[in-house]
Amino acid sequence: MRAEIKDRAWEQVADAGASALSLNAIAKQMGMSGPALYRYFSGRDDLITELVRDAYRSLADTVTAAAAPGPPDVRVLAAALRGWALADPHRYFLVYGTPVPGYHAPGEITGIASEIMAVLLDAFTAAGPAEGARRRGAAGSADEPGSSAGARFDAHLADHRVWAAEHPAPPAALHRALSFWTRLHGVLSLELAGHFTGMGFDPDLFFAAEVESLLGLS
Amino acid sequence: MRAEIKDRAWEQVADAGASALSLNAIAKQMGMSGPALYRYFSGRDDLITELVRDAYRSLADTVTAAAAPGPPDVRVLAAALRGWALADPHRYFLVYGTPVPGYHAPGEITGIASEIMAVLLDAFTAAGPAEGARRRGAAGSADEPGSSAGARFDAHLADHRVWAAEHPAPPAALHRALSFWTRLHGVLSLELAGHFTGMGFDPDLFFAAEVESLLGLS
DNA sequence: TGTACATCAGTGAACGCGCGTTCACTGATGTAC
DNA sequence: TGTACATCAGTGAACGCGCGTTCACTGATGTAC
Repeated sequence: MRAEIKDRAWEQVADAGASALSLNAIAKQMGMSGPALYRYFSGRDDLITELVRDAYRSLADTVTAAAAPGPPDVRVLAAALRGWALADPHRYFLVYGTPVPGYHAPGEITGIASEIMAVLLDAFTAAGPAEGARRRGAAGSADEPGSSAGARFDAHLADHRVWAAEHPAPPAALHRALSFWTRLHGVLSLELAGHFTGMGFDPDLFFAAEVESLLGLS
Repeated sequence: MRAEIKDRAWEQVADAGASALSLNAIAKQMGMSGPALYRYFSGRDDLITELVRDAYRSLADTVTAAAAPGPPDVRVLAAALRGWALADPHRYFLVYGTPVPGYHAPGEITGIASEIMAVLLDAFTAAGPAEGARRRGAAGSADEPGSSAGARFDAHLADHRVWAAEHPAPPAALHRALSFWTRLHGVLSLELAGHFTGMGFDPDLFFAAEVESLLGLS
């Protein structure tokens, strides 16, 4: 019953956006009266929070499953992320889209968010230095004048080590995880928002090219 | 007068989101009655369209100004984009955020969107091949088996050449422009949406590192 | 087998709210003679 | 200088709507004796 309500809620999110989600409309669509839903959810915010939580949970599970078997593979992780995003664009936007004003995610949700990041972090830590970095050998130290912005950021990460206790990872792995996350989000969100329409190219090929560029990343 | 209405509208967008924009609330805030606004805008949709148009126009002007003086510089373009985004996050999200369901941008707006892309395209065409590509020499042809995803995408772009007539550009330049756009959008939108909070690193340094990685892009 | 009762999902009316939008209007301003 | 008029920004009432949420209630179901 809660499940059916959530299904209808997703339909509403799909064609009117999260901010237009209405308990009365859901009830009407289910052939029930509005107040009936209060047996299952304590209110509108409760339902929305549930949707957001489920979306995060689903993404975390997807990413975890993609990272699980064998050695971590950037391409597999990327494909899993893309598949998840394309399967339900509105769910993707509920997680990574324009923040809903006034809405603050409860701690449980930020916990799942760091869980996702932890998977990426572990994957890139296990993968070791990237091809590009291996080819180039040790990168220039950030102390040298004229050091690259990438090396400077790595040094910064070493100083302000994120999740130092829970998820120790070399700065380079963290850097790669962040680039993985932001670059793929860039392609996916613009694609899903329809900003590529009318440009005539195949988003799939572009995505593949972006993923490839991540492989050589220091 | 239209200007003041739009100012108030932006304030509303800022702290309640575009979908919560209300003519009555704007009027109340200006000490007027609701219907008074109909002297200046034909309705709510008219006002929203105006806001979106202004946002696109502002971005196009910013990018054009950054590309204008001297030889095009990726770093200057990137800094201009970031500055524009940070100056007003809600404006940024109005352009690149979660699409408003049911809203279709009028032709004028998609025109400004291609204008922005054209500036990037011209800049990267004028800049010529990137450092990385120059160092590597001619990239492998897409016809070879085992060719890279990047080369394959370039070949695809050559076939499905976008804006072939209006803005002729080599596939490599188009590819770089797309990567510029999507990668920077990835960092900016996640940063502005608050997904970096709690991670403890400086988004500015990460942005700089991402920009640098664009310089060596084939 | 039959009766009394508890449980509880769902109803319908109601509250107060704010929305977009229309309509006939007021009343100040400026212009023409 | 004074009068008649046109213009037009803004008002207030009204329309119909849908929203979230509360409340007392019905009425079917299942259980206990």
